[in-house]
Amino acid sequence: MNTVRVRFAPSPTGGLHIGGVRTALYNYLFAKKHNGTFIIRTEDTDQTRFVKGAESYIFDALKWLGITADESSEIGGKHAPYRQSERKKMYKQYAEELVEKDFAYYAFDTSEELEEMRKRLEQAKSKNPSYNAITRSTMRNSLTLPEDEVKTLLENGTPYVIRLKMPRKDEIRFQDIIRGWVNVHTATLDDKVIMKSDGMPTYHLANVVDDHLMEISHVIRGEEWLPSAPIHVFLYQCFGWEMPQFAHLPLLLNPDGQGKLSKRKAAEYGFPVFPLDWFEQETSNIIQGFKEAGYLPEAVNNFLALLGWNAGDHQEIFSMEELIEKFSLERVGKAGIKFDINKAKWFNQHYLRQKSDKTLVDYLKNGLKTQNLGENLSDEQAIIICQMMKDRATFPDDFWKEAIYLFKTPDAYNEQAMAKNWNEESKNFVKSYLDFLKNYTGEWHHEPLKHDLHTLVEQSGLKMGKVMPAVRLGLSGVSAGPDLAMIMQIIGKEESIKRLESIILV
RNA sequence: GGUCCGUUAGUGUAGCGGUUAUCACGCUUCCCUUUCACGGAAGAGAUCAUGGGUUCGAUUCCCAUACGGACUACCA
Repeated sequence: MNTVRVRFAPSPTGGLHIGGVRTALYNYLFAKKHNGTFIIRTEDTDQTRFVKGAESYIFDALKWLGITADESSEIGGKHAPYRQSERKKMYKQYAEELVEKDFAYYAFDTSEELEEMRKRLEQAKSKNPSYNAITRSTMRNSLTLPEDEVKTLLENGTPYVIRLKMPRKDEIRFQDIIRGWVNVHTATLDDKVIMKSDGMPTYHLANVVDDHLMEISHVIRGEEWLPSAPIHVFLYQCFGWEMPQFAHLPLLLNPDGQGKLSKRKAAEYGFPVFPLDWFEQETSNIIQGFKEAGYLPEAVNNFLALLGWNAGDHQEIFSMEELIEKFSLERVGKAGIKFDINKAKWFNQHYLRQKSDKTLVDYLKNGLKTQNLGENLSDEQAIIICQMMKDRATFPDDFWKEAIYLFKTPDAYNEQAMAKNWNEESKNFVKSYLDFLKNYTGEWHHEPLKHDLHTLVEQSGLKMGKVMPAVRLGLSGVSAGPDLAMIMQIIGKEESIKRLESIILV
């Protein structure tokens, strides 16, 4: 009874949302912390919303983050299958069991009839216009129809659903690990469909049956499920099954706090919501993922873990191992969390700086390849560049993006910087420096270059701040960047001279 | 509308009856640099949503109000 078994239960209806990733992460951390089992169960009972590729996308995304399942449709397990569509046959008997126990009933109402009922109730200004303990007596179901008519209807293959017979006056109480006791009156609940006319169970039934069959000990899911949790509790009671413990996670909200984190708002604020690139069939658009945007998996995990949870001290940097060690549901907050991508960037920068030179060099080289630049960049050279750029990079691409002038001659000069720093005085200095460089015979290395440049400036009687920006502009086209002598060392003598010759012509 | 859940600086948070209300991101200033970044130092920023209680004493406990969010399908 002490074994922890948790599940992440996504439905493959599109790209996995980052909020879903966090739910998966929390489940994973909780399982690992307690030496338990982490299960991924595919909830694909809605055949109309099935999206091709979505399931494998979910697995790929979670694998990228190191959130791997112990049991899933991909790797199997002792409770296979883990795809609800493949468990279809199992649910019916449970629904029938409920009908037999008088906890559920057959309903034959057509969608038109349901629509009519809804209208009628709305006109009557009903407080709770739903199919419930009161209204079911006016509908066509096995509770109102004569027994033989129900039998005939069933035998004739008339489409029907099975609805849960929610008691009229009762109270459902359960304890949520995060929220404490939650009470709901059954009068406010409706007779939920548990078996659809296509023979598939709805989420409510499938979820409870599978959680029971798969011996799930803790149900950790988003707060959007809190309102339906009483239905699930009721279902457990009807079956006479032991209930798992519940933990409803606070939701990830848009940066402006308006609603739960949405694809639309994320695009508006300029950050991803999907872990990996997602190809959206309806629009034929590729929506950029965290990975492709340059986020490191350890940064995403760390960032996500802290969205609603903290260790109680002020530690912010956690490896996956530390998260597993420290995580607890009791320390998950209750309030919704506004998504702040700035913090994610900070984590990214932190983890980027921990990378080995080799990894950094790979980032640089791969990035340059996409730009058809730096074909003959040596590893030696690449390491120097990476170390130089390391402290000013947030994303792997910054290694080449922020130092693009090291790989190609600038085709323009930053206008503002030119206006501020380019004048007769600085131009004359660049000219004299050019003469110096042309006659330079020393080692083309940043140390002597820097030394000589400094003495030259001193001899000229000019201020560093007056002339250096001009040299920098000539060399890089921009006014900010790493040490000038380093830039010259990397681009070489010939190119340095060429660039300075160009700017003089401006 | 109904039901449920929430509310500490711009954001994420600590706090678990007595604190100058913690830390981090972001922001500002200064130092370091030829510049940017890094690093270092300092700083601004919170009537702890509001109003009532309980208490010698409430950010902490209770109630109400306001505001926000979720749900309200034969979707999950």
